[in-house]
Amino acid sequence: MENKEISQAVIGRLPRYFRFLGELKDEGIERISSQELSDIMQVTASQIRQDFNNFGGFGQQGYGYKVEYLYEEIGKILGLYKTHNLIIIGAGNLGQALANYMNFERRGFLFKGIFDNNPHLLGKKIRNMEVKSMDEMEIFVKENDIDIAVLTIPKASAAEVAKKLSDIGIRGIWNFAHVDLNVPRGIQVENVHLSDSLMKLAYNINQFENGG
Amino acid sequence: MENKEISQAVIGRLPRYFRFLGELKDEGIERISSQELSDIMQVTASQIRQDFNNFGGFGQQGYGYKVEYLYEEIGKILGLYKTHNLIIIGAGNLGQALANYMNFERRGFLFKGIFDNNPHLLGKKIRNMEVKSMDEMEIFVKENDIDIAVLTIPKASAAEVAKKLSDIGIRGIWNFAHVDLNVPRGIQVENVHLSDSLMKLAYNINQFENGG
DNA sequence: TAGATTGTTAATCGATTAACAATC
DNA sequence: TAGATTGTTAATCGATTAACAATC
Repeated sequence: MENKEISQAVIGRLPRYFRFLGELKDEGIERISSQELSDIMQVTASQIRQDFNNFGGFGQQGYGYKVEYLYEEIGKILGLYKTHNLIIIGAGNLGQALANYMNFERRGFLFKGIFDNNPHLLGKKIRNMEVKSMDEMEIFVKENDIDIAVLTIPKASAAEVAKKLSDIGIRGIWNFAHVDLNVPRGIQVENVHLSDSLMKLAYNINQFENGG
Repeated sequence: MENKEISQAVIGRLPRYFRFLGELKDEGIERISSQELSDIMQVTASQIRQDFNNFGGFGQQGYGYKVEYLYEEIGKILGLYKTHNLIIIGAGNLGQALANYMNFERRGFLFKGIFDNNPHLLGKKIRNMEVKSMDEMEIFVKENDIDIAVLTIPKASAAEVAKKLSDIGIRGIWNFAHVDLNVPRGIQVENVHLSDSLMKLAYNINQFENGG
């Protein structure tokens, strides 16, 4: 069942399920039907059942789903019970913010280091971690078993850094640089293109105002 | 032609077209065919032509598209030649980073103010702008013709703040808080759920490693 | 004019929703 | 057992791709 390819549309919905189920769990709710979840989440009950069934049966006919069980299963599917060691590349505003922000830690994403080439930043402490030179990256990645790199560098250098990261065996890149990265198959890239997101918002505002 | 509803799938691709066309323009390339663009962007030529034709004909048969013209038309569609006044709500790590980051300015998104309720932050200068109390928000929004609010506050207070923003006439919310906001129809919400994005990355890494 | 390439219609594919039999 | 609700198949819808006539 792990082996049929799950569409990215489904994967994209899993974190949201996970979030709502976590909240239900915290409220002490033990069971929920697809219809009740549908009402809360504003998606069809049918879609909920289809989505869950991509991974095998999590529910019980005539009863519904056990919230805590479902929550944990989705967490497992998302790989949240494994730890991922990550480094941040680019210690500018965004890189620093993400380093400090990190309540990703409790989801198993461990902040291990931050790198930059700007000499003014070298040695600066960010969340008890000194900014290191990018020359040290290769050895650091290998010695610390880093599997995720967060790219918060300007687009000009992103391709080159991504290439280097691929070569030294990183598994995933969380890319905030505003370029499409070309990496070998097997290295996962997740893009966060903030300005694209803001443009979409602008479009929808204008569209609504001009009689959309 | 402005009036048929364009799907969000299409809208979501516009910023990427805009980016590639901007690069082509900077390289001095004057014309391009859908096939050439297809090769560069890794989407089908058919999709490119369909997408553009949602907005009327930008090309010329037998010739292709004029890069600069197309670039500007897409910019217009996205509303990038109007200015949008924005405020940031929440002067934590992320809020400060976005305030400083702002090379959104050149796309017409003007940073006008930053708000927080944390007394330690009040009055602190961020990019030459003093952090203001959220009590001042209502008057500020009205006096400064603010149409976009960037929410970088904890999820606990996000719903309440979103409600207040709706009431005082904001047009769009760029939401970094990890909740689904319920706002009246007519107020646009664009979500950036960073932890969801990171979870997707984790899924794809694990999936690949476990023989996906 | 001939060649190229768009704009647009038709075909296909995939994702969502509806329906219902299986079963707790 | 009867009622409820899943798991799953079938129907629908929408988005993508292919094909080609229009036309520069």
